[in-house]
Amino acid sequence: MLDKTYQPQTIEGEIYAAWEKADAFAAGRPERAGAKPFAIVIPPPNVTGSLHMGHALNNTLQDVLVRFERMRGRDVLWQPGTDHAGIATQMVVERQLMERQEPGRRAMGREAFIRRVWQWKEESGNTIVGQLKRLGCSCDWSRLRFTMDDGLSRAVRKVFVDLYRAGLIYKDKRLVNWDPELLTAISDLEVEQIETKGHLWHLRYPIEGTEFDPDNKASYIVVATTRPETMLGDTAVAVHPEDERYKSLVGKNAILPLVGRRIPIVADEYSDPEKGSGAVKITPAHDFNDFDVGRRHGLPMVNVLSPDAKLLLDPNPEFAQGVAPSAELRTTILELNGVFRFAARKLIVERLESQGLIEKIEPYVHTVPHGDRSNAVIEPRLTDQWYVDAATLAKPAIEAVKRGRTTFVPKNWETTYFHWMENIQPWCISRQLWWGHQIPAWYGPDGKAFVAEDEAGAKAEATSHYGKAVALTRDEDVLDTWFSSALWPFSTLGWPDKTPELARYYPTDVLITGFDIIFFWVARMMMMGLDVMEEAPFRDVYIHALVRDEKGQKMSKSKGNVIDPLDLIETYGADALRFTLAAMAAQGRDIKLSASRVEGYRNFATKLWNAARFAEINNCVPRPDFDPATAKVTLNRWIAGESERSLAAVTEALTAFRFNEAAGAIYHFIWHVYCDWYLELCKPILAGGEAEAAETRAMAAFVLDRALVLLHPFMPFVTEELWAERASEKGRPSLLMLAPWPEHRGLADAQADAEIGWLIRLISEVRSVRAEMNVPAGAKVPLVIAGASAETKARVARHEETMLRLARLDKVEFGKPPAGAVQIVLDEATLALPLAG
RNA sequence: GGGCGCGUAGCUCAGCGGUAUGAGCACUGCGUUGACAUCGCAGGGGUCACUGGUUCGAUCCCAGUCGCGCCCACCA
Repeated sequence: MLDKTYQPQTIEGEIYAAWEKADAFAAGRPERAGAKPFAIVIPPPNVTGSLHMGHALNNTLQDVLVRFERMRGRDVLWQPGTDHAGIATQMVVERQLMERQEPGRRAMGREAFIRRVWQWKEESGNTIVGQLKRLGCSCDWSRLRFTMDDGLSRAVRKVFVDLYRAGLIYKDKRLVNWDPELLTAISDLEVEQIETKGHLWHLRYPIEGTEFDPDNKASYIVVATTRPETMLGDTAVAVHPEDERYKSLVGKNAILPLVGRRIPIVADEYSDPEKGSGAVKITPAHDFNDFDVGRRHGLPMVNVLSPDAKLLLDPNPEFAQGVAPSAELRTTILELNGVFRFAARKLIVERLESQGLIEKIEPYVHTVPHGDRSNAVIEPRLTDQWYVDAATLAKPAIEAVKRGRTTFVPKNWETTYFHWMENIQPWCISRQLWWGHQIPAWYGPDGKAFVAEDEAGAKAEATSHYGKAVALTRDEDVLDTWFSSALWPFSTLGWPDKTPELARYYPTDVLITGFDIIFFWVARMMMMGLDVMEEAPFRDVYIHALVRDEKGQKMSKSKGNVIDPLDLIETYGADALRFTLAAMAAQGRDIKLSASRVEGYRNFATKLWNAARFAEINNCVPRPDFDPATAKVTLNRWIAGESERSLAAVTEALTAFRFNEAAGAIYHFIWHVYCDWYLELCKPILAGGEAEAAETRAMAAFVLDRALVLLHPFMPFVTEELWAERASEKGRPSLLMLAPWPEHRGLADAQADAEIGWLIRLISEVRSVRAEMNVPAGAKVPLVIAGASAETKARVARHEETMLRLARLDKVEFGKPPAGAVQIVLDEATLALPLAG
């Protein structure tokens, strides 16, 4: 006998254990001949992370799909794994060292530090796996992978070497986004532009050959800048070629204040006459635009910042370019040297001001680049880094989507994808970190790089290059964490080996992920998949929204508005949380989550539980020999048809990734069709003649089973529990998750629909009138039906008992409506309730 | 500067070219004769942001306005 209420906490763990014990999630289960494969790779969560609402949504949707397809007979592989998350993980461990007042990373040395990170990974790396299990995720855990596994690392090295040999990976000296806090280059995607209040300093640069006089405008040219400290690295001033104000100055030189260097005034269309003073200082080593201008004009690049953003000045500045450094200049240099950039800014401004070299200072709002991890202000810096030729790899990736080989759902994300892919910049993949895949490049004594999958390979190449064995040093940098995740769809399947899994499950069917990593991850998987496997890694890409709090704010620890999915699971059960997330996953909209909604769906689980309890009490057990198509009782024919409609609705919606519609359809069917009406209407039949009662018991059980199956992808625990409970007597397979999805049998019956529809409307109408007229519930009233057809009379005869009970009537009669009665028109008949006004 | 999305019940959201049978929560009334008080039944509550247009008909399609959010972009 089932308990009166459903207690998820007491059974979810056991059920999950039973699934694992039965090996129910393994690819190839259940064994069915000729099953079509269906594969999903999980977006690998950070090893050090713990389950947040975004994971809960993402993985619920995947599990719904995976369970659905498994029940539909597909051979499902849901490939799980975790990501090493280079910067994030390194920061976590570094912070931990600091908190424990242990020696820092550099004091520790590279090897010891990496050992430490691995240790941390072993200790807490599988927290998130346990949490995914708590959610009910049916991944094939026997295939769990980690981006720094031996196998995946081998894939990384091989792809790196192959792309290098194909000229698609190269080393280049360019400006990069430099994070002066983490002391590493980062990619464009890891930079956030943040609107900041600052100032615009208008600086006067004296013209060579004139005596600088603040009152003589001809003696200087004004340039505007938001970063005055970079002026030390200026190597030109640019004006627009058409700008009449400055035409006469082009070709002349300015003298760089404080430094004394002679810098040319050049004409370049980059300069915008509308902006600032119309003349712009050019600092090629510290600004992306200036870098281009510098290249066009062959300007020298003067780096004035050390990696940690301190000014770095040569006390014997060659860059003064022939101007002998005066004593004053030397003092200035010594004073500024090694000063942190923002302090230096202040010093430089003061110094310029004292010399009358500042025309004005305006308040100015502009966007300033910040590192997304460190939150430090990024400095463009000229360094040697490794790059992927993304523009070349992007071409087939664009084609694949244009030709419909891969489809985004919702479709409008394709616009975003195309826009980014068509304007893609070289991808900087080297990071000056320790935690990650070390770049497989070794350098000879003269700095020549030898790229190979291992040191022996590099040595062989070096030996043949130099004609003798030489000492090699390995590149110290590691790869961007997204490099290894870009290979995820095939590296997890065993590539570069030709494994059976790779042949069977690649390309995968669908990727489910959030829009925030379309560029970071989806685009890169497309590029790598097409290049390495020559086939796009997935057929569909389903993009879901972000989960926000109930006020629509992004959840963040600092705001304190984080809803922990594990808390909700603890309180309401995993099923309720899953159902909520699926029901709210409408396409193209953020999800504002509130606990009350979860509570509502917990109640839904209870409702279902009690329907099963009703079935149990009334002995409604599934009969293997029962064929619903042979049902004779109108009510039974009706509910069979209704169950077909919900089957079609759920199947169709899930096939089209409309999770909310699917959830809504099964919810409506179970609660508002099966429970509200069928179970109520079948009570008198169960108490009546044996033949009809037996058929009804069988039908009630048949439809309940169907409901459990349809609901299972959303609420796997409660459905499994009820299935097992009901199965115990009959020896059918007890694992609902391996049961087949129902087939459409064409059970709809128009006559039954009409009759039961009529009955439901009649009862509803009478109830409605009673409520409006404030008739006490205990009071029974008569119903008089006028103009009833023979059919109506027959229907009343068949359902009179039900009508009396559910509409609280004391009798039903035919005849003229009494004067003053409330009348309702239902089909051809008029219902009249003689109620005292 | 480009691009995307959103404004529907008190709140959080579905939905849709044909009178909004909308969902959860909240609210009101009635109800514990055994499936279910973690409940049932019924009810109140919506000029579907605004203005034009297309249409027999618009909340839905189109244009514009207002409000809100997000993404991309090197602007001094």
